[in-house]
Amino acid sequence: MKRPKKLATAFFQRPTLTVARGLLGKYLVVEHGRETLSGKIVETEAYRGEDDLACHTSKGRTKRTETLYKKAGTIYVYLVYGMYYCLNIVTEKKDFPSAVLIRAVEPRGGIARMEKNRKITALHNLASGPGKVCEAFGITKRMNGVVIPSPHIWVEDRGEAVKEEDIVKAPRVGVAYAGACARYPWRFYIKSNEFISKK
DNA sequence: CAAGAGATCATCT
DNA sequence: GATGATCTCTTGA
Repeated sequence: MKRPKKLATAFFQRPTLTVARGLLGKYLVVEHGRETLSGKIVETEAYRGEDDLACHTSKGRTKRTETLYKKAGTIYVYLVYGMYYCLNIVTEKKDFPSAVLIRAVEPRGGIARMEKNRKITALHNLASGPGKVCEAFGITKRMNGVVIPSPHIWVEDRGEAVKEEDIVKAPRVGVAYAGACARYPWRFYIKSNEFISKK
């Protein structure tokens, strides 16, 4: 394996769709107590600007969405459906509110800890969904607003490039309310990977 | 295996 | 007062 390289502002301060595709094959790493949890990002979604009706900022700047207006590389965590957290990384220029949602991760390091956090042992079910990723990695609202790379959470490149033809594009999940935006193919995942959230 | 419903609460109207 | 960028369990074919 190549020496891992931590991704910083320059990587995230680009078009959101580019970042969403680029994150596939990169590794999410979280220092959880004394343990290091890691896994390969295999599924993402792009949420871009106030004109994207599926993006939280489509209703403008509010207390919750304030984080999305911060600089690229800022972590945006919010509570969905009253029970689960979702992990996003802010993209583009400051004040252009956009982010990439990390929807699924293939567990690699600290699997025993993830099993405890999730209270299950099925590997393919540990982090195959945005709520599951946060539960497995112990990510909560406390992380909201943190800028990566930080000592507790970062994303690194281990030299595993994903070929363009291995990237599947699809409509985003759970945004039927977003009118025409609901059909944008802004969900990306690695073809025939077993750890994505749904086929 | 697919479909449906319930859990649960911060945020916004 | 309504509504989710979800997950799990139950039901029934």
